[in-house]
Amino acid sequence: MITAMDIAHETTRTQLLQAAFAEIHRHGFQAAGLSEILRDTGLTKGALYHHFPSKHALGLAVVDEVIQGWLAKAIFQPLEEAEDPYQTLLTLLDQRIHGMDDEAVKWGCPLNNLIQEMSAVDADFRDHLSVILTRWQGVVQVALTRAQAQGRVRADLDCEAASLFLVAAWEGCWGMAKNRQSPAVFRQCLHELRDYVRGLA
Amino acid sequence: MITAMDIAHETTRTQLLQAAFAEIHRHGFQAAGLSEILRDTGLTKGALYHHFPSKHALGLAVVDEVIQGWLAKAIFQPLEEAEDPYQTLLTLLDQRIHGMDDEAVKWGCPLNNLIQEMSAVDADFRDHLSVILTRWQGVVQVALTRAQAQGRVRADLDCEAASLFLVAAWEGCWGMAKNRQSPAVFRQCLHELRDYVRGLA
DNA sequence: GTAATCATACCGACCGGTCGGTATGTGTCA
DNA sequence: TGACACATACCGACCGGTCGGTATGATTAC
Repeated sequence: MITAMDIAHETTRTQLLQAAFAEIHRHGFQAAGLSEILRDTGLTKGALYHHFPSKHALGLAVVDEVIQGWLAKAIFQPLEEAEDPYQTLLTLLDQRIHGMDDEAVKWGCPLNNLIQEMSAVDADFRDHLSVILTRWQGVVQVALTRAQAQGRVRADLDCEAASLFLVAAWEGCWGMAKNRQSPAVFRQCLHELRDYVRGLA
Repeated sequence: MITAMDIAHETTRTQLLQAAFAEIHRHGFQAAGLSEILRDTGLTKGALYHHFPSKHALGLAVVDEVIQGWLAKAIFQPLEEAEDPYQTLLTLLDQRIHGMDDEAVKWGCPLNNLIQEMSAVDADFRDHLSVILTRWQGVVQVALTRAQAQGRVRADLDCEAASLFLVAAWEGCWGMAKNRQSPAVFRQCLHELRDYVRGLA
């Protein structure tokens, strides 16, 4: 049974997660300040440390729930459920090419940011991020393999290597655009990546 | 005239730059501790703040001198001086594919690390890093254009877009390998990138 | 009542930066 | 040549402020 308390619990927890995500997105995990998160939510230390035992745990929860949740809905599910995975892959790229504003480019890809910052420093973060990355690559790999079976991709393609490179290059485009602070650069970069995918046919 | 004092001055400054580079490479700029740098060098706060007005200035000096200096010697010059730029490009990729140890993969690409961490946070860092990135892309672009003139690359290639993507994907490979902490992943990833370059012919 | 939920007050550690001081060199001039 | 003035290079104690974390109190729901 879901009580009113559970709802309040969830909303408070969700508030904290969302605010923490935004703060981490802008400043990175290590430089993220709890005070900023509390200011944004209007909550206090007591609330935060009631729901999360530490800043570290809060960060991992952001990775597991907010970031992975978003990717699952925006990328993983569409690819897995697609009847034409190859076309869906191109469509997803197109969506990114066209629907990218200054704000998004400015702060970069939340996943990529954390990967660069935390992978070498904290084993827990690395593992949780690795789960997402592996999942992502796996989804793309399955999509390519299915496309291969449908004859839309050359038969001799190494789908594992290609999916690995695709995800890596994708994040690389984010980084390039982030430094230049330019959606145009991001579009140009992703456009080349789409040509690479086109070349797989 | 170079006096003994000048020599002492330069070596101390170089020591600080090298130690700062190592510390920043491992922990990022914001998380880098001056105390750690001082411990490594055996110097003190007084020495550091004699040579650099702030931690911020020290970081920018690391970018301008250490990082850019290394790239200039390892990548920019070979590409610019190459008689066969296309082959040189492939050779540089091969060198990276084979000469990459656990330690290097663990801490990631120093340039990429700083780009992700600092581009959105600090305008000075972004500008200094952007100079390097632009230079890098420019060198690759010139190399591709020359290769085009030599007939080693298809005539209809957009060298600007390709060079942009190449640098972006390159850094993306670093990020992927850093998360997996695996030189094998890096090699596999760069191998795909080399195939992309091969496809430009 | 009692357990969950959140607020308030506060602690200790750490960090970038400052500052007075010292030691060692360099240039000048008698 | 040697004494004086000054600049450079470096030391290390210290400060203000921030930050993650804790202990405890108040409120609410069941």
